[in-house]
Amino acid sequence: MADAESDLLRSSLDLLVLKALTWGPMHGYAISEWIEGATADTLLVEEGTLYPALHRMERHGWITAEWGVSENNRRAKFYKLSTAGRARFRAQAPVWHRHAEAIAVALRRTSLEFR
Amino acid sequence: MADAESDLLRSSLDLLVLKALTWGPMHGYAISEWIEGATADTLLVEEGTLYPALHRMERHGWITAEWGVSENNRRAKFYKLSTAGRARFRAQAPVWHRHAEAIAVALRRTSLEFR
DNA sequence: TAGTCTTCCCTTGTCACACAAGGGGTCATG
DNA sequence: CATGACCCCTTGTGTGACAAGGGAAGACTA
Repeated sequence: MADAESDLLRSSLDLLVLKALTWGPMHGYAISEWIEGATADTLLVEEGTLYPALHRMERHGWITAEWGVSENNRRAKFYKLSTAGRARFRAQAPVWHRHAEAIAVALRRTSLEFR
Repeated sequence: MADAESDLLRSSLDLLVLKALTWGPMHGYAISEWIEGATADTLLVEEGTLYPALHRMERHGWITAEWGVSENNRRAKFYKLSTAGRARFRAQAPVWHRHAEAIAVALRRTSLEFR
């Protein structure tokens, strides 16, 4: 069954990752924490969803990866926004907002539902 | 590549169909036109997406189908909201709004992106 | 020092579903 | 009687979220 949470994630995960990286380079674990925090725990990103997404985005050339050491002194792969990724974000974010708004308006239209 | 339009559709098609049917029984073709109109042509629903979705929702018991004759004197299958479907809509619509809002807020957070 | 927790990375298998691209039938209109 | 609008459907293909695994290494605790 289509679940509102997982499917909304599907529509916006790439955008959220790109947004996270506009704050600077981040490793995967931190990105998932940022998303949870920024959405007030509304969206939880599974690792089995996030890591493949990062690899996908790297293949698309939107982000670049580099191994480094985390704040907790652990081996971590840091992702950084590429020029293409920044462009992608700037192009797609308004599209997302526009579509989400259109859906929101359609869903709010007054009808017989409350009769 | 993940496309903002198709993926936002994925997150909200069921909800939009349920919403359409709160206006009264409708056949598939009319539902797709309603969605296009209600979203100002922002979302276009392919027939290969809509009809399977209707069958799926029927299986879930959210809508019921009945053959009839359309306004244009053509054979058409009219879908009607069931009690379960109405409940589903009332439960899921707020969830959708809350999650969409959380994502919107996260995406709008001011960061280094404009440096 | 052994055990456990936390942090960090990854993959495989499964299922759902949007879409493209097809097909078909009927009614109205010129 | 041909064309277009209306209305229904399916199959094949690809993508992607998720569950459920696995692993390694630093940090803390008893």
